[in-house]
Amino acid sequence: MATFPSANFSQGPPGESISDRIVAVLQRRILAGEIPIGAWLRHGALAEEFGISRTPVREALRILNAQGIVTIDLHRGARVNGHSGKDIREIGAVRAELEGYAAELATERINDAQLKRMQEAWQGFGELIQQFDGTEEDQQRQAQQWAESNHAFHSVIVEASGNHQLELTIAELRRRLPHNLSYAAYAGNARLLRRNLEQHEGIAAAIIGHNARLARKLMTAHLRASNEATARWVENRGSRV
Amino acid sequence: MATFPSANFSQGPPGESISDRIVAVLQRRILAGEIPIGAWLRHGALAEEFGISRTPVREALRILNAQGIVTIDLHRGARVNGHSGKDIREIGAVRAELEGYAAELATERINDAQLKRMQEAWQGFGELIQQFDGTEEDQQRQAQQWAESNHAFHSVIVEASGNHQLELTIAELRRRLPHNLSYAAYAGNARLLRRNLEQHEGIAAAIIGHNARLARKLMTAHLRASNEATARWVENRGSRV
DNA sequence: ACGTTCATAATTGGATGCATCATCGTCGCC
DNA sequence: GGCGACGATGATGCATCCAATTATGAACGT
Repeated sequence: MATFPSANFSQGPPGESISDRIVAVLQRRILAGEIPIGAWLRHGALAEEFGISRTPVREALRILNAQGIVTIDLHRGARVNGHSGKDIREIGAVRAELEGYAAELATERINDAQLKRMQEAWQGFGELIQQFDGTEEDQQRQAQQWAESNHAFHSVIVEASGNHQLELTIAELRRRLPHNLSYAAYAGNARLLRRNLEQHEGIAAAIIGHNARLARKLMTAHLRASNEATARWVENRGSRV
Repeated sequence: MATFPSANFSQGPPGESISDRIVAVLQRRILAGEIPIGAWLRHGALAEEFGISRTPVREALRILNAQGIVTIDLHRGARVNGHSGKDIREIGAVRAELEGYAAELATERINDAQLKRMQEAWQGFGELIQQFDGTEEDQQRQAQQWAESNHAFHSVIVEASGNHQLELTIAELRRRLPHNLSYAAYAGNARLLRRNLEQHEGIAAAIIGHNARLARKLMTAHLRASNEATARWVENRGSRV
Protein backbone atom coordinates (compact mmCIF):
# COMPACT_ATOMS: atom_id res chain seq x y z
CA MET A 1 0.00 0.00 0.00
CA ALA A 2 1.38 3.31 -1.05
CA THR A 3 1.89 5.78 1.72
CA PHE A 4 3.40 8.37 -0.57
CA PRO A 5 1.07 10.60 -2.57
CA SER A 6 -0.67 8.26 -5.00
CA ALA A 7 -1.36 11.04 -7.46
CA ASN A 8 -1.06 14.74 -7.79
CA PHE A 9 -4.15 15.83 -5.98
CA SER A 10 -3.09 19.37 -5.35
CA GLN A 11 -3.98 20.39 -8.86
CA GLY A 12 -6.77 19.29 -11.12
CA PRO A 13 -9.58 20.55 -13.30
CA PRO A 14 -10.44 24.15 -12.53
CA GLY A 15 -13.72 24.78 -10.80
CA GLU A 16 -13.26 21.76 -8.60
CA SER A 17 -11.84 21.87 -5.11
CA ILE A 18 -9.62 19.22 -3.59
CA SER A 19 -12.33 18.06 -1.24
CA ASP A 20 -14.67 17.52 -4.17
CA ARG A 21 -12.15 15.18 -5.69
CA ILE A 22 -11.62 13.37 -2.40
CA VAL A 23 -15.37 12.88 -2.12
CA ALA A 24 -15.48 11.36 -5.59
CA VAL A 25 -12.57 9.03 -4.92
CA LEU A 26 -13.95 7.82 -1.61
CA GLN A 27 -17.44 7.36 -3.02
CA ARG A 28 -16.05 5.19 -5.77
CA ARG A 29 -13.90 3.14 -3.44
CA ILE A 30 -16.68 2.56 -0.98
CA LEU A 31 -19.25 1.72 -3.61
CA ALA A 32 -16.81 -0.67 -5.25
CA GLY A 33 -16.15 -2.31 -1.91
CA GLU A 34 -12.45 -1.46 -1.89
CA ILE A 35 -12.99 0.13 1.49
CA PRO A 36 -14.92 -2.39 3.54
CA ILE A 37 -17.95 -1.67 5.66
CA GLY A 38 -17.05 -0.57 9.15
CA ALA A 39 -13.57 0.62 8.20
CA TRP A 40 -12.33 3.79 9.82
CA LEU A 41 -11.42 6.66 7.54
CA ARG A 42 -8.53 8.47 9.21
CA HIS A 43 -7.78 12.08 8.39
CA GLY A 44 -4.07 11.62 8.67
CA ALA A 45 -3.80 8.50 6.58
CA LEU A 46 -5.92 9.85 3.74
CA ALA A 47 -4.17 13.21 3.78
CA GLU A 48 -0.83 11.50 3.54
CA GLU A 49 -1.95 9.21 0.75
CA PHE A 50 -3.22 12.06 -1.37
CA GLY A 51 -0.38 14.37 -0.46
CA ILE A 52 -2.63 17.06 0.98
CA SER A 53 -3.49 18.37 4.42
CA ARG A 54 -6.20 17.07 6.71
CA THR A 55 -8.53 20.01 6.13
CA PRO A 56 -9.99 18.98 2.76
CA VAL A 57 -10.16 15.39 3.96
CA ARG A 58 -12.26 16.50 6.89
CA GLU A 59 -14.59 18.38 4.58
CA ALA A 60 -14.92 15.38 2.31
CA LEU A 61 -15.82 13.13 5.22
CA ARG A 62 -18.46 15.60 6.37
CA ILE A 63 -20.01 15.50 2.92
CA LEU A 64 -19.98 11.71 2.85
CA ASN A 65 -21.61 11.82 6.25
CA ALA A 66 -24.33 14.14 4.95
CA GLN A 67 -24.86 11.69 2.10
CA GLY A 68 -25.35 8.85 4.55
CA ILE A 69 -22.31 6.97 3.30
CA VAL A 70 -20.28 7.24 6.48
CA THR A 71 -21.11 7.93 10.10
CA ILE A 72 -19.08 10.39 12.13
CA ASP A 73 -18.76 9.83 15.84
CA LEU A 74 -17.66 12.96 17.60
CA HIS A 75 -13.99 12.79 18.54
CA ARG A 76 -13.80 9.24 17.25
CA GLY A 77 -13.87 9.48 13.51
CA ALA A 78 -15.71 8.38 10.39
CA ARG A 79 -16.52 4.83 9.43
CA VAL A 80 -18.19 3.30 6.43
CA ASN A 81 -21.86 2.58 6.94
CA GLY A 82 -23.16 -0.92 6.64
CA HIS A 83 -26.69 -1.84 5.80
CA SER A 84 -29.07 -4.29 7.33
CA GLY A 85 -31.54 -6.23 5.26
CA LYS A 86 -34.15 -3.80 6.49
CA ASP A 87 -32.20 -0.80 5.22
CA ILE A 88 -31.77 -2.41 1.84
CA ARG A 89 -35.45 -3.21 1.58
CA GLU A 90 -36.40 0.32 2.54
CA ILE A 91 -34.03 2.02 0.13
CA GLY A 92 -34.99 -0.43 -2.58
CA ALA A 93 -38.68 0.21 -2.05
CA VAL A 94 -38.17 3.92 -2.49
CA ARG A 95 -36.03 3.36 -5.53
CA ALA A 96 -38.58 1.03 -7.05
CA GLU A 97 -41.25 3.69 -6.76
CA LEU A 98 -39.12 6.40 -8.26
CA GLU A 99 -37.71 4.37 -11.11
CA GLY A 100 -41.19 3.11 -11.84
CA TYR A 101 -42.29 6.70 -12.10
CA ALA A 102 -39.26 7.45 -14.26
CA ALA A 103 -40.21 4.60 -16.61
CA GLU A 104 -43.71 6.00 -16.87
CA LEU A 105 -42.40 9.44 -17.81
CA ALA A 106 -39.73 8.00 -20.09
CA THR A 107 -42.34 6.18 -22.11
CA GLU A 108 -43.81 9.51 -23.14
CA ARG A 109 -40.58 11.42 -23.53
CA ILE A 110 -37.80 9.12 -24.65
CA ASN A 111 -36.03 10.16 -27.85
CA ASP A 112 -34.44 8.03 -30.54
CA ALA A 113 -30.89 8.27 -29.27
CA GLN A 114 -31.97 7.22 -25.80
CA LEU A 115 -34.07 4.38 -27.20
CA LYS A 116 -31.03 3.14 -29.05
CA ARG A 117 -28.88 3.26 -25.93
CA MET A 118 -31.55 1.45 -23.96
CA GLN A 119 -31.73 -1.36 -26.47
CA GLU A 120 -27.97 -1.65 -26.71
CA ALA A 121 -27.79 -1.99 -22.97
CA TRP A 122 -30.15 -4.90 -22.60
CA GLN A 123 -29.00 -6.58 -25.79
CA GLY A 124 -25.40 -6.46 -24.59
CA PHE A 125 -26.66 -8.00 -21.41
CA GLY A 126 -28.37 -10.74 -23.41
CA GLU A 127 -25.20 -11.65 -25.26
CA LEU A 128 -23.34 -11.71 -21.99
CA ILE A 129 -25.73 -14.17 -20.45
CA GLN A 130 -25.50 -16.61 -23.37
CA GLN A 131 -21.95 -17.49 -22.49
CA PHE A 132 -22.52 -17.57 -18.80
CA ASP A 133 -20.14 -20.09 -17.34
CA GLY A 134 -16.44 -20.59 -16.96
CA THR A 135 -14.14 -20.15 -14.04
CA GLU A 136 -14.76 -18.15 -10.93
CA GLU A 137 -12.83 -15.21 -12.31
CA ASP A 138 -14.87 -15.28 -15.48
CA GLN A 139 -17.98 -15.11 -13.41
CA GLN A 140 -16.61 -12.21 -11.43
CA ARG A 141 -15.79 -10.37 -14.61
CA GLN A 142 -19.16 -11.16 -16.08
CA ALA A 143 -20.90 -9.97 -12.95
CA GLN A 144 -18.98 -6.74 -13.26
CA GLN A 145 -20.05 -6.36 -16.87
CA TRP A 146 -23.58 -7.21 -15.89
CA ALA A 147 -23.49 -4.43 -13.33
CA GLU A 148 -22.40 -1.95 -15.96
CA SER A 149 -24.95 -3.06 -18.47
CA ASN A 150 -27.63 -3.00 -15.82
CA HIS A 151 -26.64 0.45 -14.75
CA ALA A 152 -26.66 1.71 -18.33
CA PHE A 153 -30.16 0.38 -18.86
CA HIS A 154 -31.57 1.98 -15.75
CA SER A 155 -29.66 5.21 -16.22
CA VAL A 156 -30.92 5.87 -19.70
CA ILE A 157 -34.50 5.38 -18.63
CA VAL A 158 -34.12 7.71 -15.68
CA GLU A 159 -32.46 10.26 -17.91
CA ALA A 160 -35.23 9.91 -20.47
CA SER A 161 -37.78 10.79 -17.82
CA GLY A 162 -36.73 14.38 -18.40
CA ASN A 163 -37.05 15.20 -14.71
CA HIS A 164 -33.66 16.27 -13.52
CA GLN A 165 -34.60 16.37 -9.85
CA LEU A 166 -35.87 12.83 -10.13
CA GLU A 167 -32.54 11.85 -11.62
CA LEU A 168 -30.70 13.48 -8.74
CA THR A 169 -32.86 11.78 -6.15
CA ILE A 170 -32.36 8.35 -7.65
CA ALA A 171 -28.61 8.94 -7.87
CA GLU A 172 -28.70 9.82 -4.21
CA LEU A 173 -30.42 6.55 -3.39
CA ARG A 174 -27.96 4.54 -5.45
CA ARG A 175 -25.15 6.16 -3.55
CA ARG A 176 -26.48 4.87 -0.27
CA LEU A 177 -25.91 1.25 -1.19
CA PRO A 178 -22.59 -0.24 -2.24
CA HIS A 179 -22.91 -1.70 -5.72
CA ASN A 180 -20.96 -4.78 -5.00
CA LEU A 181 -23.85 -5.84 -2.80
CA SER A 182 -26.28 -6.16 -5.63
CA TYR A 183 -24.00 -7.76 -8.10
CA ALA A 184 -22.40 -10.01 -5.58
CA ALA A 185 -25.88 -11.33 -4.98
CA TYR A 186 -26.21 -12.08 -8.69
CA ALA A 187 -22.74 -13.35 -9.46
CA GLY A 188 -22.81 -16.97 -10.46
CA ASN A 189 -26.55 -17.23 -10.27
CA ALA A 190 -27.64 -17.84 -13.85
CA ARG A 191 -31.30 -18.17 -12.94
CA LEU A 192 -31.47 -14.76 -11.33
CA LEU A 193 -29.61 -13.20 -14.21
CA ARG A 194 -31.91 -14.71 -16.77
CA ARG A 195 -34.95 -13.53 -14.90
CA ASN A 196 -33.39 -10.10 -14.78
CA LEU A 197 -32.89 -10.11 -18.52
CA GLU A 198 -36.47 -11.12 -19.14
CA GLN A 199 -37.70 -8.30 -16.97
CA HIS A 200 -35.55 -5.80 -18.83
CA GLU A 201 -36.97 -7.08 -22.08
CA GLY A 202 -40.48 -6.59 -20.80
CA ILE A 203 -39.77 -3.05 -19.68
CA ALA A 204 -38.12 -2.14 -22.95
CA ALA A 205 -41.05 -3.59 -24.87
CA ALA A 206 -43.53 -1.59 -22.82
CA ILE A 207 -41.62 1.62 -23.40
CA ILE A 208 -41.30 0.98 -27.11
CA GLY A 209 -44.99 0.10 -27.23
CA HIS A 210 -45.84 3.41 -25.57
CA ASN A 211 -47.59 1.71 -22.70
CA ALA A 212 -46.59 3.99 -19.85
CA ARG A 213 -48.67 2.34 -17.18
CA LEU A 214 -47.28 -1.08 -17.99
CA ALA A 215 -43.73 0.24 -18.13
CA ARG A 216 -44.13 1.64 -14.68
CA LYS A 217 -45.66 -1.48 -13.28
CA LEU A 218 -42.96 -3.72 -14.72
CA MET A 219 -40.14 -1.47 -13.61
CA THR A 220 -41.41 -1.28 -10.07
CA ALA A 221 -41.89 -5.02 -9.89
CA HIS A 222 -38.47 -5.61 -11.41
CA LEU A 223 -36.69 -3.48 -8.85
CA ARG A 224 -38.66 -4.92 -5.98
CA ALA A 225 -37.74 -8.44 -6.98
CA SER A 226 -34.14 -7.56 -7.64
CA ASN A 227 -33.87 -5.76 -4.37
CA GLU A 228 -35.46 -8.55 -2.41
CA ALA A 229 -32.83 -10.92 -3.79
CA THR A 230 -30.10 -8.58 -2.66
CA ALA A 231 -31.59 -8.17 0.80
CA ARG A 232 -31.86 -11.95 1.22
CA TRP A 233 -28.31 -12.41 0.05
CA VAL A 234 -27.06 -9.91 2.59
CA GLU A 235 -29.03 -11.52 5.37
CA ASN A 236 -27.82 -15.00 4.53
CA ARG A 237 -24.23 -14.11 3.92
CA GLY A 238 -24.27 -12.22 7.17
CA SER A 239 -22.05 -9.52 5.71
CA ARG A 240 -24.14 -6.82 7.30
CA VAL A 241 -22.61 -4.67 9.97
CA MET B 1 -28.07 43.31 13.31
CA ALA B 2 -25.85 41.83 15.94
CA THR B 3 -22.27 41.41 14.97
CA PHE B 4 -21.26 40.07 18.31
CA PRO B 5 -21.79 36.38 19.07
CA SER B 6 -25.55 35.90 19.01
CA ALA B 7 -25.37 32.88 21.28
CA ASN B 8 -22.90 30.59 22.85
CA PHE B 9 -22.15 28.30 19.97
CA SER B 10 -18.90 26.97 21.26
CA GLN B 11 -20.68 24.57 23.53
CA GLY B 12 -23.88 22.63 23.12
CA PRO B 13 -25.39 19.20 23.39
CA PRO B 14 -22.72 16.51 23.41
CA GLY B 15 -22.45 14.34 20.33
CA GLU B 16 -23.00 17.31 18.08
CA SER B 17 -20.24 19.33 16.48
CA ILE B 18 -20.36 23.06 15.92
CA SER B 19 -20.69 22.66 12.17
CA ASP B 20 -23.75 20.46 12.72
CA ARG B 21 -25.39 23.26 14.61
CA ILE B 22 -24.42 25.83 12.00
CA VAL B 23 -25.98 23.62 9.35
CA ALA B 24 -29.21 23.46 11.32
CA VAL B 25 -29.34 27.20 11.89
CA LEU B 26 -28.65 28.05 8.27
CA GLN B 27 -31.15 25.49 7.02
CA ARG B 28 -33.82 27.01 9.19
CA ARG B 29 -33.02 30.56 8.18
CA ILE B 30 -32.94 29.78 4.50
CA LEU B 31 -36.11 27.73 4.57
CA ALA B 32 -37.86 30.45 6.51
CA GLY B 33 -36.72 33.01 4.00
CA GLU B 34 -34.73 35.03 6.53
CA ILE B 35 -31.76 34.68 4.23
CA PRO B 36 -32.99 35.60 0.76
CA ILE B 37 -32.30 33.70 -2.41
CA GLY B 38 -29.07 34.69 -4.03
CA ALA B 39 -27.53 36.03 -0.82
CA TRP B 40 -23.87 35.34 -0.26
CA LEU B 41 -22.93 33.39 2.85
CA ARG B 42 -19.58 34.74 4.00
CA HIS B 43 -17.26 32.67 6.17
CA GLY B 44 -16.03 35.64 8.12
CA ALA B 45 -19.39 37.22 8.81
CA LEU B 46 -20.97 33.97 9.97
CA ALA B 47 -17.95 33.03 12.05
CA GLU B 48 -18.06 36.38 13.77
CA GLU B 49 -21.81 36.23 14.35
CA PHE B 50 -21.59 32.82 15.99
CA GLY B 51 -18.39 33.57 17.81
CA ILE B 52 -16.45 30.73 16.22
CA SER B 53 -13.74 30.36 13.63
CA ARG B 54 -14.21 30.01 9.90
CA THR B 55 -13.43 26.31 9.83
CA PRO B 56 -16.77 24.92 11.04
CA VAL B 57 -18.57 27.52 8.93
CA ARG B 58 -16.80 26.23 5.86
CA GLU B 59 -17.78 22.67 6.69
CA ALA B 60 -21.39 23.71 7.19
CA LEU B 61 -21.47 25.45 3.83
CA ARG B 62 -20.04 22.40 2.13
CA ILE B 63 -22.79 20.29 3.65
CA LEU B 64 -25.46 22.73 2.53
CA ASN B 65 -23.90 22.59 -0.89
CA ALA B 66 -24.10 18.80 -0.91
CA GLN B 67 -27.76 19.12 0.06
CA GLY B 68 -28.41 21.37 -2.89
CA ILE B 69 -29.35 24.32 -0.71
CA VAL B 70 -26.46 26.55 -1.67
CA THR B 71 -24.06 26.65 -4.58
CA ILE B 72 -20.33 27.10 -4.04
CA ASP B 73 -18.30 28.85 -6.69
CA LEU B 74 -14.63 28.16 -6.29
CA HIS B 75 -12.84 31.15 -4.79
CA ARG B 76 -16.07 33.15 -4.87
CA GLY B 77 -18.20 31.78 -2.11
CA ALA B 78 -21.56 30.21 -1.33
CA ARG B 79 -24.92 31.66 -2.23
CA VAL B 80 -28.47 30.54 -1.57
CA ASN B 81 -30.04 28.63 -4.42
CA GLY B 82 -33.14 29.91 -6.09
CA HIS B 83 -35.61 27.79 -7.99
CA SER B 84 -37.30 28.22 -11.29
CA GLY B 85 -40.88 27.13 -11.87
CA LYS B 86 -39.43 24.10 -13.63
CA ASP B 87 -37.36 23.12 -10.59
CA ILE B 88 -40.37 23.44 -8.36
CA ARG B 89 -42.49 21.33 -10.64
CA GLU B 90 -39.81 18.65 -10.82
CA ILE B 91 -39.18 18.47 -7.11
CA GLY B 92 -42.90 18.58 -6.45
CA ALA B 93 -43.54 15.74 -8.87
CA VAL B 94 -41.02 13.55 -7.09
CA ARG B 95 -42.42 14.48 -3.73
CA ALA B 96 -45.97 13.75 -4.88
CA GLU B 97 -44.94 10.24 -5.88
CA LEU B 98 -43.12 9.54 -2.65
CA GLU B 99 -45.73 10.96 -0.32
CA GLY B 100 -48.40 9.12 -2.27
CA TYR B 101 -46.46 5.95 -1.64
CA ALA B 102 -46.08 6.93 2.00
CA ALA B 103 -49.84 7.39 2.29
CA GLU B 104 -50.36 3.95 0.81
CA LEU B 105 -48.01 2.38 3.34
CA ALA B 106 -49.37 4.46 6.19
CA THR B 107 -52.88 3.21 5.56
CA GLU B 108 -51.73 -0.28 6.46
CA ARG B 109 -49.39 0.60 9.27
CA ILE B 110 -50.58 3.71 11.07
CA ASN B 111 -51.10 3.32 14.81
CA ASP B 112 -53.60 4.98 17.11
CA ALA B 113 -51.31 7.71 18.37
CA GLN B 114 -50.38 8.67 14.85
CA LEU B 115 -54.01 8.62 13.77
CA LYS B 116 -54.81 10.98 16.58
CA ARG B 117 -52.04 13.37 15.60
CA MET B 118 -53.14 13.26 12.00
CA GLN B 119 -56.68 14.21 12.87
CA GLU B 120 -55.57 16.96 15.21
CA ALA B 121 -53.49 18.43 12.44
CA TRP B 122 -56.22 18.79 9.90
CA GLN B 123 -58.85 19.71 12.43
CA GLY B 124 -56.66 22.52 13.71
CA PHE B 125 -56.33 23.57 10.15
CA GLY B 126 -60.10 23.55 9.77
CA GLU B 127 -60.61 25.81 12.78
CA LEU B 128 -58.00 28.14 11.46
CA ILE B 129 -59.72 28.51 8.15
CA GLN B 130 -63.06 29.37 9.72
CA GLN B 131 -61.80 32.69 10.91
CA PHE B 132 -59.87 33.46 7.81
CA ASP B 133 -59.85 37.20 7.36
CA GLY B 134 -58.56 40.24 9.18
CA THR B 135 -55.60 42.44 8.54
CA GLU B 136 -52.59 41.65 6.47
CA GLU B 137 -50.60 40.70 9.55
CA ASP B 138 -53.34 38.35 10.65
CA GLN B 139 -53.18 36.67 7.29
CA GLN B 140 -49.43 36.35 7.53
CA ARG B 141 -49.74 34.78 10.94
CA GLN B 142 -52.47 32.47 9.76
CA ALA B 143 -50.40 31.45 6.77
CA GLN B 144 -47.61 30.62 9.16
CA GLN B 145 -49.93 28.52 11.27
CA TRP B 146 -51.29 26.87 8.19
CA ALA B 147 -47.75 25.94 7.19
CA GLU B 148 -47.18 24.30 10.56
CA SER B 149 -50.46 22.46 10.53
CA ASN B 150 -49.85 21.35 6.97
CA HIS B 151 -46.39 20.14 7.85
CA ALA B 152 -47.69 18.24 10.85
CA PHE B 153 -50.29 16.47 8.74
CA HIS B 154 -47.84 15.38 6.07
CA SER B 155 -45.13 14.48 8.56
CA VAL B 156 -47.25 12.13 10.56
CA ILE B 157 -48.31 10.26 7.46
CA VAL B 158 -44.77 9.93 6.24
CA GLU B 159 -43.70 8.77 9.65
CA ALA B 160 -46.54 6.28 9.77
CA SER B 161 -45.31 4.71 6.55
CA GLY B 162 -42.74 2.94 8.69
CA ASN B 163 -40.09 3.31 6.01
CA HIS B 164 -37.30 5.34 7.50
CA GLN B 165 -35.38 5.73 4.27
CA LEU B 166 -38.51 7.04 2.63
CA GLU B 167 -38.81 9.56 5.45
CA LEU B 168 -35.23 10.66 4.92
CA THR B 169 -35.69 11.03 1.20
CA ILE B 170 -38.81 13.15 1.56
CA ALA B 171 -37.10 15.31 4.16
CA GLU B 172 -34.29 15.79 1.68
CA LEU B 173 -36.75 16.95 -0.96
CA ARG B 174 -38.45 19.33 1.44
CA ARG B 175 -35.10 20.84 2.25
CA ARG B 176 -34.52 21.75 -1.37
CA LEU B 177 -37.41 24.19 -1.44
CA PRO B 178 -37.81 27.12 0.91
CA HIS B 179 -41.08 26.78 2.78
CA ASN B 180 -42.04 30.39 2.50
CA LEU B 181 -42.52 29.76 -1.18
CA SER B 182 -45.40 27.41 -0.68
CA TYR B 183 -47.15 29.28 2.05
CA ALA B 184 -46.56 32.64 0.48
CA ALA B 185 -48.45 31.24 -2.47
CA TYR B 186 -51.35 30.36 -0.18
CA ALA B 187 -51.35 33.41 2.08
CA GLY B 188 -54.48 35.39 1.64
CA ASN B 189 -56.01 32.99 -0.81
CA ALA B 190 -59.01 31.54 0.98
CA ARG B 191 -60.13 29.47 -1.97
CA LEU B 192 -56.82 27.64 -2.24
CA LEU B 193 -56.75 27.06 1.50
CA ARG B 194 -60.25 25.65 1.55
CA ARG B 195 -59.48 23.31 -1.31
CA ASN B 196 -56.39 22.24 0.57
CA LEU B 197 -58.43 21.45 3.63
CA GLU B 198 -60.93 19.41 1.64
CA GLN B 199 -58.12 17.38 0.15
CA HIS B 200 -56.67 16.72 3.57
CA GLU B 201 -60.07 15.57 4.74
CA GLY B 202 -60.31 13.19 1.83
CA ILE B 203 -56.86 11.74 2.49
CA ALA B 204 -57.57 11.30 6.19
CA ALA B 205 -60.85 9.60 5.39
CA ALA B 206 -59.19 7.20 3.00
CA ILE B 207 -56.55 6.28 5.56
CA ILE B 208 -59.12 5.79 8.29
CA GLY B 209 -61.25 3.75 5.89
CA HIS B 210 -58.25 1.52 5.14
CA ASN B 211 -58.39 2.26 1.46
CA ALA B 212 -54.70 2.34 0.66
CA ARG B 213 -55.04 2.77 -3.07
CA LEU B 214 -57.38 5.72 -2.68
CA ALA B 215 -55.18 7.31 -0.02
CA ARG B 216 -52.27 7.16 -2.39
CA LYS B 217 -54.20 8.54 -5.31
CA LEU B 218 -55.59 11.43 -3.30
CA MET B 219 -52.27 12.30 -1.72
CA THR B 220 -50.47 12.36 -5.05
CA ALA B 221 -53.19 14.49 -6.61
CA HIS B 222 -53.18 16.79 -3.61
CA LEU B 223 -49.47 17.44 -3.78
CA ARG B 224 -49.49 17.88 -7.52
CA ALA B 225 -52.20 20.51 -7.31
CA SER B 226 -50.60 22.23 -4.37
CA ASN B 227 -47.26 22.27 -6.08
CA GLU B 228 -48.63 23.56 -9.33
CA ALA B 229 -50.12 26.48 -7.44
CA THR B 230 -46.75 27.24 -5.90
CA ALA B 231 -44.95 26.99 -9.22
CA ARG B 232 -47.43 29.36 -10.84
CA TRP B 233 -47.10 31.79 -7.97
CA VAL B 234 -43.32 31.81 -8.33
CA GLU B 235 -43.53 32.34 -12.05
CA ASN B 236 -46.02 35.19 -11.76
CA ARG B 237 -44.39 36.91 -8.85
CA GLY B 238 -41.12 36.63 -10.67
CA SER B 239 -39.28 35.99 -7.43
CA ARG B 240 -37.24 33.29 -9.04
CA VAL B 241 -33.51 33.77 -9.36
C1' DA C 1 -5.61 -13.82 37.65
C1' DC C 2 -8.39 -9.86 37.13
C1' DG C 3 -10.15 -5.27 37.49
C1' DT C 4 -8.91 -0.38 38.42
C1' DT C 5 -6.09 3.82 37.88
C1' DC C 6 -3.28 6.78 35.84
C1' DA C 7 -0.08 8.32 32.41
C1' DT C 8 0.82 8.39 27.49
C1' DA C 9 -0.12 8.12 22.64
C1' DA C 10 -3.20 8.77 18.85
C1' DT C 11 -6.90 11.23 16.77
C1' DT C 12 -10.23 14.49 16.10
C1' DG C 13 -12.29 19.40 16.39
C1' DG C 14 -11.46 23.97 15.92
C1' DA C 15 -8.39 28.28 15.46
C1' DT C 16 -5.04 30.66 13.06
C1' DG C 17 -1.88 31.80 9.28
C1' DC C 18 -0.77 32.23 4.56
C1' DA C 19 -0.99 31.80 -0.55
C1' DT C 20 -4.22 32.19 -4.29
C1' DC C 21 -7.94 33.97 -6.79
C1' DA C 22 -11.66 37.31 -7.96
C1' DT C 23 -13.25 41.99 -7.85
C1' DC C 24 -12.89 46.77 -8.37
C1' DG C 25 -11.12 51.29 -8.74
C1' DT C 26 -7.36 54.05 -10.56
C1' DC C 27 -4.00 55.42 -13.59
C1' DG C 28 -2.03 55.83 -17.95
C1' DC C 29 -2.47 55.83 -22.76
C1' DC C 30 -4.60 56.07 -27.18
C1' DG D 1 -13.76 60.47 -23.62
C1' DG D 2 -13.01 55.51 -23.84
C1' DC D 3 -10.27 51.40 -23.00
C1' DG D 4 -6.91 48.34 -21.04
C1' DA D 5 -3.17 47.38 -17.65
C1' DC D 6 -2.25 47.27 -12.86
C1' DG D 7 -2.33 47.35 -8.04
C1' DA D 8 -5.23 47.39 -3.74
C1' DT D 9 -8.64 44.87 -1.34
C1' DG D 10 -11.36 41.32 0.25
C1' DA D 11 -12.66 36.55 0.25
C1' DT D 12 -11.71 31.82 -0.34
C1' DG D 13 -8.89 27.33 -0.08
C1' DC D 14 -5.67 24.95 2.07
C1' DA D 15 -1.88 24.19 5.54
C1' DT D 16 -0.48 24.34 10.04
C1' DC D 17 -1.00 24.66 14.94
C1' DC D 18 -3.18 23.92 19.41
C1' DA D 19 -6.68 22.11 22.60
C1' DA D 20 -9.91 18.64 23.88
C1' DT D 21 -11.27 13.89 23.81
C1' DT D 22 -10.67 9.09 23.42
C1' DA D 23 -8.04 4.86 23.14
C1' DT D 24 -4.09 2.21 24.98
C1' DG D 25 -1.31 -0.03 28.16
C1' DA D 26 1.46 -0.50 32.11
C1' DA D 27 1.54 -0.38 37.07
C1' DC D 28 -0.84 -1.44 41.02
C1' DG D 29 -3.88 -3.43 44.38
C1' DT D 30 -7.12 -6.85 45.63
